[in-house]
Amino acid sequence: MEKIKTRFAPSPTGLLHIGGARTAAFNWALARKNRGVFLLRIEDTDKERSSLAFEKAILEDLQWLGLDWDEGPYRQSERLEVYQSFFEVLKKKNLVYPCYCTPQELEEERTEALNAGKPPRYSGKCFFLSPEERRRKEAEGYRPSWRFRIPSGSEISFFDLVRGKVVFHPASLGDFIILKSDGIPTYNFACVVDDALMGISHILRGEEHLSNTPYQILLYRALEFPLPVFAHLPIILDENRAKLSKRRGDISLRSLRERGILAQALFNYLFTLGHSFEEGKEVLDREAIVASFSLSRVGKSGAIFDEEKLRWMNKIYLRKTPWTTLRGYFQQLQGEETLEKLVEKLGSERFTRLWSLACEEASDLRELWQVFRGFVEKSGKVVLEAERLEVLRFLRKKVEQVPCWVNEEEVKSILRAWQRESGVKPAMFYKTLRLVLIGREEGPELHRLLFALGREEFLARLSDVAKDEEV
RNA sequence: GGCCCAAUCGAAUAGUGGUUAGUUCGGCGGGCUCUCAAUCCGCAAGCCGGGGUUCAAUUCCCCGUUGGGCCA
Repeated sequence: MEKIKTRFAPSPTGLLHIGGARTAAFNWALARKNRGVFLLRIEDTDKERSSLAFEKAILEDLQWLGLDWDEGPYRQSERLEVYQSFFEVLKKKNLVYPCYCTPQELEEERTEALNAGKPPRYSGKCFFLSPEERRRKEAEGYRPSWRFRIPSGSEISFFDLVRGKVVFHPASLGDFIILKSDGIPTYNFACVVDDALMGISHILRGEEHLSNTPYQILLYRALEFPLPVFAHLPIILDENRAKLSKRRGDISLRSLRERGILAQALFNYLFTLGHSFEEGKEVLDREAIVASFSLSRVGKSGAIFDEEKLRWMNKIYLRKTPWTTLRGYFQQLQGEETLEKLVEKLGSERFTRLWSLACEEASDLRELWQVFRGFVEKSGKVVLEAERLEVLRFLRKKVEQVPCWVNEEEVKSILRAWQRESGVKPAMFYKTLRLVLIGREEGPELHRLLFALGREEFLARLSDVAKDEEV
């Protein structure tokens, strides 16, 4: 089989979101699975809306997700002369013509057509301009845009690897602009030239590009480029079934990451949108995902991004990510300093025990941090009513008698013995203890918490609260 | 408006010309627990509608409906 080459070609007009990331991930996976090449291209011909800051952010987000590219990033803005030269080819072949219509005129035509109940397609009127008329327009100072003339003729069809055969009729297509009046190529033109020149074999992209494909195929033919394989991925919608918008910050990778989602979890989750693995398997590591990825397992219908499910998956990954790796994430999230100080203060053994307790409770990095701090820091003033004060007094007396403990099991039996001896109901007894320790009634199992904290810390917290309560 | 695409529990999906239509998230109910979480067990919940084709349609075909995309 020919070498597979895929690409991701974002335009830097906003932050990378779930949809773009999914497209990138699928392209990446297809390349990796087939030992092919994954290429990155920045489609920044729209000077108004593109920015270097977005470009940088997108590259960072891709790296964060672990989507490494083998080639690029190329920038379309740096390849304008390439497009120009292929434009000359089309011009020589007489396949394009100048269009002097102003945006206003086009807009009028458009609304007119719409009002008349007709499709708002370009009429092609500039095609019929005589050489004199063109000269006059030029003399008047009009800079033309250039349109590709749709050839009349047979249907344009292609075999989409996801959708099967897709057919368009030339009559339903309008002459489309390939070069704007400022000499900048349009999306369809630049995209075709680049994909062909860069040797892209498989074009995986969102289904919103399906309708662009016939125009592009026309260009492939006109320029005598070999046709790549197309595969249009089902669209991803938000919870209201609306198209994901770059204006929505909360579905950007940036935001997900800031909210404590792990790259591994998101990466995995992306492959459950529009793609499925063997029955019952959803949580797979990177290697397994690459190995099992297949275009034949890509679905056709749109999918809704379900953050709840992402968070569920994130929790799974949080639990299996070793602490040393998590430490790295925290460095990025809020600077390592605080964390290092805590390790020092607690000692690494105690730190690790408490940390893993927190890991079991949290479903994202942010929560993990909160929960962990809750374990470590002195909680605010706890108010205890009479019955709880009794428990507190009892505990203080008892713990004096226990010199040390060596494991969770031992703590468990000590606790049980105390509870029985105290005569206080289990719920009251244990919840009071937890209140004293971490300032809340629910949380990890007490014997684990107590063991992780250590006897000394237990004593310290008891007396802290006792002092507050003036017991 | 034209063209194109899609349609299975609330969500993601599997699957099939004859199945008790499977799985995961979520929901609900229970077990375990002092509690939350985790975990285990169980329950509810779905083939968009109408016509064909066929002995038989959720599955194939057509139409409609709905959603989406492009024409910007």
